[in-house]
Amino acid sequence: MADGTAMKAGNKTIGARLRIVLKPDIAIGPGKADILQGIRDTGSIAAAGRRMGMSYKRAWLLVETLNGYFQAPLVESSRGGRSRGGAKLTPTGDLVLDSYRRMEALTEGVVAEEMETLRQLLPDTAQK
Amino acid sequence: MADGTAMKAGNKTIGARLRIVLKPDIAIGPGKADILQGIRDTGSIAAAGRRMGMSYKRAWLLVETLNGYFQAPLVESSRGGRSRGGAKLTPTGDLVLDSYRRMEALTEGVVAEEMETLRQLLPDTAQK
DNA sequence: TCTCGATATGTTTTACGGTACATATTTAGA
DNA sequence: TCTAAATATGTACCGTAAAACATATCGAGA
Repeated sequence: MADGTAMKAGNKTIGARLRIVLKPDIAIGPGKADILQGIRDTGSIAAAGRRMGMSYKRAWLLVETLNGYFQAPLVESSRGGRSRGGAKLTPTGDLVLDSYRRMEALTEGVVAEEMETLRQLLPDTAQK
Repeated sequence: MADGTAMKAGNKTIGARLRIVLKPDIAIGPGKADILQGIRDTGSIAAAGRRMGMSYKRAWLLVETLNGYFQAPLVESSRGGRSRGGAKLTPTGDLVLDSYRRMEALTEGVVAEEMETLRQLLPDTAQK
């Protein structure tokens, strides 16, 4: 990456990263969750992608994948028109995102103490 | 891969996958945990690697990385001799592995219900 | 009817992770 | 002193995921 914005993720912020495997090859992790979040926040796949330093192509591909996972699509998109097109979460999309965030929070909570113990074993230089 | 044994992992078994980021670029996930587990079970890096369909080189590299993370190494290895060499977990190694497994279990528990809800949204064909 | 910003895809190129392969080293015991 | 199996590394190669690049399409409103 050019700047220090986006990175492979998964190794940035301290904490627990959760990946939910619903079925073989059907999984949701931080990446897909963030895309959904970005679409909810910005109202567009492109903006969501930009926000997380990801090409539109890739963002769109993730959305495509997500939409294929469930019975109903998670993201609804439109082209042209007044708003020049855009995308938003469907009720199912909202549900899935909220559910993931909830699991994330629960996990974070249940893991915090144990993590602190492990952090104690790190070299002093990297301690905090 | 040639056969269907080892794969990228992370998308196989249904459930929650946990990655613990202790510091930027210092993280433990299913892969490193499994290596530690394998060494504990088999007494050798090579055997551990074989068991999970991973090249010795890669397995060794992971161990190298893990040993560099903490104040004390997690894996202690020896070469030659009666046993023809081998490797085993240090007390710290045992600690870290146990801790990770504990967090995994806790996470699995706290996430189960929400996961079931999400699974309900999958297409019938992929339902169960 | 022209515009503009976003969606929707296809194609090419590049970067990187990982495997494959090769070799050196270690050391108790036969 | 030769062996055997595992550790310890280096290097070359390759397949794939992601980026880069290129278009095409859409459609309300100016």
